[in-house]
Amino acid sequence: MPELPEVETLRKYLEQTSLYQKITGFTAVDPERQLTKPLDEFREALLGRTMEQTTRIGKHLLVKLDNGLVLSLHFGMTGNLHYYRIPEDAPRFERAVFYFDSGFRLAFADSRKFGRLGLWESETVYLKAKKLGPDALEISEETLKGKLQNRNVAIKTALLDQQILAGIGNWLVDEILFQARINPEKPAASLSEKEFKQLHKANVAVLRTSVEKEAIYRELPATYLIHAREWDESPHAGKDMHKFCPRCRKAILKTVVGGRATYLCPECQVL
DNA sequence: TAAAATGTTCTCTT
DNA sequence: AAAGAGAACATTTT
Repeated sequence: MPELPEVETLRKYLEQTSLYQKITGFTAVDPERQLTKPLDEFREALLGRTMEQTTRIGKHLLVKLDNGLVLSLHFGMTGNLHYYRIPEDAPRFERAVFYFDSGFRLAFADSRKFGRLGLWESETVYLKAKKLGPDALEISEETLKGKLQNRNVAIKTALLDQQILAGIGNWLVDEILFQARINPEKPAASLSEKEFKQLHKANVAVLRTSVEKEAIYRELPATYLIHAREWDESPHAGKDMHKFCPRCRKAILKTVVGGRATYLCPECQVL
């Protein structure tokens, strides 16, 4: 689920469903693991309050309450939101629930339990605590280059480092590098001037397009590498069709970089 | 059925 | 201090 485009989609979802309603209850299945503070503190801060405003930084969703406190939601690998009214509509793997005076509820569902909810004095405090770099949709080419040119790790690993820039995950990083025609294993510091430029351009293009499509990846352009990932069964692709490079038709290679599954075109992304 | 999975964080070493 | 490597976390899905 949650790389930058998914979280941006969830942000809009929360904004369209849950703002300006009084919170009348809050539950968490496993407070110790899921919450940054004890459940009583969450309830004390939340009950009687309303959600007023949302922000997203990288893969983090922040919700400002009418008492000035900031609620943080991080979705881990499988986190999701679901707004509903009747209990039968509760999502599978519901892990935490906000109850509103309207009778509706906002559920935080999360099968793999890596998601976290936090409560903070301000957005600034949160960003500092998480040491997040600039949002991947906001970062300038100069800043990106400045942060990458002294790193010796593989460019893929660097782009996944949320302290360098926040929001890119393991699916989109492969897409960005494919579009920029850069091999994922190339040391970040060894990128040429031209490659930094291509990288920044691809980053913006891929993220913007994915946000536009509301993170429904099967709707991304046919020129995208992402359709080669095994899970994709886009009908227009015709099953195995996209196991080949949409640009040069060479077979897409699956490897491991920085411990993560990595897809690339060996022809278009030479080391 | 064993393996792999969108993410972060901690430990250990350099 | 800081970078990098690798394991750990928990569970579902294929």
